[in-house]
Amino acid sequence: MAKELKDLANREDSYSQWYNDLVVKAGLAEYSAVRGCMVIKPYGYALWENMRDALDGMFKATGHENAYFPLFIPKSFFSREASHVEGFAKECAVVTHYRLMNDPEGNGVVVDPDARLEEELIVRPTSETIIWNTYKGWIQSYRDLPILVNQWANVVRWEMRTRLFLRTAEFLWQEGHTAHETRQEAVEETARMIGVYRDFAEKWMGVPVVVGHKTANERFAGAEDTMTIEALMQDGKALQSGTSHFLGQNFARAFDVQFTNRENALDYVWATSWGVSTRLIGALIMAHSDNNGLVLPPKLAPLHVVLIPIYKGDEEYASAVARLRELADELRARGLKVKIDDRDNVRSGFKFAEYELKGVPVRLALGPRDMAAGTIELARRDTLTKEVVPQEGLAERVASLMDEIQAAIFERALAYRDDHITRVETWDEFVRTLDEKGGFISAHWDGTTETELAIKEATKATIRCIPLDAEDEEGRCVLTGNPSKRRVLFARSY
RNA sequence: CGGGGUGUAGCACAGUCCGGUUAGCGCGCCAGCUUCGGGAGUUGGAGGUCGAAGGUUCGAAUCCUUUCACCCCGACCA
Repeated sequence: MAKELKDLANREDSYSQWYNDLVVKAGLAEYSAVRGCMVIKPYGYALWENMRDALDGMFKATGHENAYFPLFIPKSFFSREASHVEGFAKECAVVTHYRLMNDPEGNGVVVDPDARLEEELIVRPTSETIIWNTYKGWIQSYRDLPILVNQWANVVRWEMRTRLFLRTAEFLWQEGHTAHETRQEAVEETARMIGVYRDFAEKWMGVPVVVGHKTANERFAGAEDTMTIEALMQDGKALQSGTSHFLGQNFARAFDVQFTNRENALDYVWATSWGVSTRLIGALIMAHSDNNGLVLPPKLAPLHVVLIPIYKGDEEYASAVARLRELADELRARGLKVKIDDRDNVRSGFKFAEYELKGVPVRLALGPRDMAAGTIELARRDTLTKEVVPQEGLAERVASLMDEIQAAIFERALAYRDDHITRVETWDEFVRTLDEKGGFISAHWDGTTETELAIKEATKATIRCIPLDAEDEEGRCVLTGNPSKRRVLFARSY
């Protein structure tokens, strides 16, 4: 399998094919019978559960609670906020009927034409509308605020073209929806949650991100401001990995959510929404994987350590497995997730390759030589290095190695990312860098949507964000030469 | 929705142009033996309405008509 991946990696135009093969062969996910929809297999789902648990803990720690809202949204709700409809209208699945019947012609089952819904239901592409319709009933006074609610859910966006994890017709995500008394408080919440996402991406996933604001053109439909974390994939394309929106009073006005403030006056509620999805798994894969397969960060890996017996004959097999069981218990006692692969119908070399493909951080192999010497072979997935170490003190060594690997893969991704932020001054440089090197391009932009679209038209590069840490710097727009006050980050993206 | 392509065993494919024994290869699967410190070797075996429907023909995976599905490239997008 790794051999197949290598062959693919050697072909210049096939990164996406390589990615797709990796996702499938590593057992994370595959396409389903339903066009554009993905089956997340147990290994992929275990990864998602780990991500979900970590994020959920971070949400709770920032005062949020979970709730659940309906999958279906009445069409009329949708049309309440003008730019919101416009943004999502083209990709909505719509429920028009509620009943099937036996085909009078005898051709199986057909939609019962008499069962047409009076009002069509939209399968949620995001839940702002149904949630704000609900919040209207929850909020009367400033004493009812803030509302800090998150929901874990699936949403449907009927995309034309799909890619496993990155863009599927249905995907899993979380969406936080908060309501606040003041603009200031909502703006702070927006920034706080993008900070949570940055911490999660960097500390848990080991994926460095740039935090910034979206341009007006790239903003969420219905938001006043959209903050984003942008990650860089190993093929030089950017991936929007999480967003946090300051919604102003747009949804409160659309759904008439007013409250009595401290001055006994009626005011509209201030809102935010923020979300990350199973797309993060795509980010994880494309940020760290190599030609041998996945490289998973220990803090999220479904399995930390795999133990493999090396043997000739039943006797060696039995003694190696018995010793591995003892070692596995010691590792588990350190909180590590451990598996002994004692299958005797595949050879050890096959197992080595298989766990590399799956990205298991550490592999331990125990053979007759080790049994005699009291040693064991320890292999690191991230560096593909092996060393023979004493069995004595193994658990402690492996436990600390997890931290080392977690740090190492972040550092490696960070070095790659930093090496792929290129400052350019001229249009010529801009185009050449984009084609030859890829990655983020830090350049001046005159601040107009017109220029932004012209650049996209010419190069397919978009403004990923206006970075939070962008310094004030007088310059000239890379396309128009008009004055600019700071640099923005451009990239081709997923 | 535009442009291209593909449907043959669980997977990946050859055969189709130019119709002709019982439809083939590799991987995988099942059984046996030998192996086992980096993706094993060998022997035997199972598995197909050749996407579907109709037509031409003595004879169709192959030719004709219709139809369905999927993939890739664009537009759209977390």
